[in-house]
Amino acid sequence: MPKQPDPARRSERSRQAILDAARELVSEVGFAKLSIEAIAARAGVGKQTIYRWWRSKGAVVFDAFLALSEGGEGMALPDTGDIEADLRLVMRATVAEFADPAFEAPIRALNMEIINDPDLAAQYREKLAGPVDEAKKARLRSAQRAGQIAADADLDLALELLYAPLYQRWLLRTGPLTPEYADALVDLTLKALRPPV
Amino acid sequence: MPKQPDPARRSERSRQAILDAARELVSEVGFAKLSIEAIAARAGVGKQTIYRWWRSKGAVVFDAFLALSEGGEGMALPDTGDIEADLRLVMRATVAEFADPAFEAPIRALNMEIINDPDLAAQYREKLAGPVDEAKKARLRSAQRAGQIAADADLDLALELLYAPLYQRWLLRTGPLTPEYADALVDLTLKALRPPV
Amino acid sequence: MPKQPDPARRSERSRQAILDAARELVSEVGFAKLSIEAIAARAGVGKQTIYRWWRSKGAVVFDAFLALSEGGEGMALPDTGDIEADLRLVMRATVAEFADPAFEAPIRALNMEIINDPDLAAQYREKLAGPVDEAKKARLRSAQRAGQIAADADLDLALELLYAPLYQRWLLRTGPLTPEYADALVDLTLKALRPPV
Amino acid sequence: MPKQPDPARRSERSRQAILDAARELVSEVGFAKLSIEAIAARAGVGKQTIYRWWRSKGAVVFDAFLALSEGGEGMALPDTGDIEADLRLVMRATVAEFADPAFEAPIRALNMEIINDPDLAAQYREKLAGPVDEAKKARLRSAQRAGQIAADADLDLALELLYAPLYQRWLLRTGPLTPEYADALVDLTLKALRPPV
DNA sequence: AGATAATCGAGACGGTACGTCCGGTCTTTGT
DNA sequence: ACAAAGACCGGACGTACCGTCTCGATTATCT
Repeated sequence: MPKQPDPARRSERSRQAILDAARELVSEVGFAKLSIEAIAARAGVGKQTIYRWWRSKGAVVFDAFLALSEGGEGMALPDTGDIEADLRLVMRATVAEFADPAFEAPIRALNMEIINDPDLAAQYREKLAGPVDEAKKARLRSAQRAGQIAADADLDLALELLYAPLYQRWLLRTGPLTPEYADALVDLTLKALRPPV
Repeated sequence: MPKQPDPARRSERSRQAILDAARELVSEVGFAKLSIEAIAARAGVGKQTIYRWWRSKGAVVFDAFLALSEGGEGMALPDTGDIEADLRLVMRATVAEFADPAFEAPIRALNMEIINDPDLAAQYREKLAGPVDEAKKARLRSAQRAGQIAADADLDLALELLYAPLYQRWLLRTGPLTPEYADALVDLTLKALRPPV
Repeated sequence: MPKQPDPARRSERSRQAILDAARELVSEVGFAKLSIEAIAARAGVGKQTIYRWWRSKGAVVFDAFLALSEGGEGMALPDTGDIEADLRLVMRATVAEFADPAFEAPIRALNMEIINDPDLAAQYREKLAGPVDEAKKARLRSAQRAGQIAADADLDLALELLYAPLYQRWLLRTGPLTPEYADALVDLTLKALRPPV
Repeated sequence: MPKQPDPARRSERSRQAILDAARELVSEVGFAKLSIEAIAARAGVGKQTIYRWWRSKGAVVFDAFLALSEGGEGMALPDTGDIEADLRLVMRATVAEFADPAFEAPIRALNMEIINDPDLAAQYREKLAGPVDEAKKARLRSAQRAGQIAADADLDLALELLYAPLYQRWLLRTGPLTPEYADALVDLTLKALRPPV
């Protein structure tokens, strides 16, 4: 029986130091050149302490950014009654976030991990993307009730229509991320979801 | 002066052996576990010969698949006059291609490279995606002329609306890729692009 | 701070395996064709473990033979009272040792290292040559007390006179090493050192 | 039949450039770190041109210094009638030569080659050491005729007695090379060779 | 309070792969 | 026809990290 480590005895000080070091190093050298040895050295921690609590380099980095973003549980999107205005606001904010060069390296690192590791992807969906998507769908449902969106629209698909183009542009660097682009996406998506006349 | 190798003296036999070995190994062990040493050994080639002509492991893999797909220059999409039917056909084919487990590993490897290396991304766009996108846009323009799509529609954006959701689903494994999904995407996109009444 | 390895944690098992492998390989392929990779492979050891504890290939080989020869500390030459007979005995033994083809390769390897690396040379003098030379000089001093050798003779020089010709012949292969040669050297040297009448 | 190169077609310009480059590089980086690639590059010559005419790196270096020292054929040592004074002069000159730091690297390189390659050693003896030794022995023979040295002395051994200690000290760096040391060697050797009373 | 036990920092270990250098051979190009 | 240039295969270099494995030296609970 491969003895499991006892979470009760875990050193919080070490955990924090490791996550901090991971965040710093991802920003400094990028995810590909990040090594567990470097994290351990920077954190002043034995390598075993990392291997004891995380499965892989990716899991550490993932946790590092998960810890940052935690607390989006009960989030809600603005609901002024005007779905187009509300979505523009949200999409423009998203575009701005992605365009911020300070987040470039870490977000890209996080995405590489999610893309390559289905387990992490599941965890990501559950802990981070899930709640946020729920909030977004809640707003769309509200618009459905208001008759601004077709009652039978597939809201998951609707979210993909809104966000996937943005995500793809950022990931593949195929074009600029501007407020106008955000507006155009909202515009097209709402046209696609408009209830039948 | 770091002295560039002379392309005229390049050994075509070695080039082919390397690209073949790279393709085989990506399929066998995946991109992450692929090593230049292994490629050189499989190809019966000195490591230096790889380093002489490629900047990185990614560049080799990229070239390996680029070589495979070359020749899609003069491609054209079907044009029956019915844009919806034509797009469904194409999108269903794309969905099927992505869902094919045999292509999973290499396409994913290629994508990781493109995502991480802007230079390769540019090369990819120019050599592979560009011509294909042009063909797709040609078909959409034909639909514009036929009045099936708004005359002022941004065709690049239209392509993103069609393909980005599919790409995202596949990349992040957030949902199944089915013919119905392809149809739904075509449906929504055409609604978004429909000319004003 | 280049961080020194901690000798307390050193693996004795690995150390022995490395020295054994080095000895074997020097005999098999000679010093020039000896590689650290081969030593590591033969010893079942990581290359780093060699680089951690030795500065160079030469240092390993040197240690390998140092370890063999250790324990000549309290050695003493025969002292029958007849310096000529005693020296002939010792010199004939030395000649025989050098002429032994089994020792050719390793001794030559050791010598090349000493010739090329002043640090190793110092270590060699301190650990191996020094004690032996002391024993030889002790015997010569005894002969001085007995009036067989000039009281003011420079004993270091005397040792050179005895051994350097032998060493040179062996090193440069300029002539055969025979018992008669040993005798002749003893004869000449004693003539050179004879006390004034 | 492995076609032999035709010496008649040999490029004298290339030969000189290679030997010059070899000499320079031995002085700059030492023999161990000297590479044929570097010689070829420095000489502005293809590697093949070196491999065509020399067996090994050592052979090139050897030739380089052979070419320098050539012309000692008809040399003769001074003969004032006083063997001790003449030998002191010669030995002091030899000591000075060995002590010159400018010759350290190349002479050492040459010696390593001779020690390791019996073929080169034979060539060295024939072309360089032989004539010089003959001259030295001629002077000793003259001393024999003058009754300063035993008539039955083995002159080869005598040369070894004179030069081997000096050579050993220099090679193994076991002591300083001073004029006094030269004198002491001459003194002892002559004592050893003195004719019987 | 002392004993017990797991985690901790540290870092040596057997390995794999890196990217570079060079050895010696083979091929192309220019003169 | 040669020789310069240099690409080629191969092997070793010395380094960086991998993930595992001891080591004492702290903790941190449980007698």
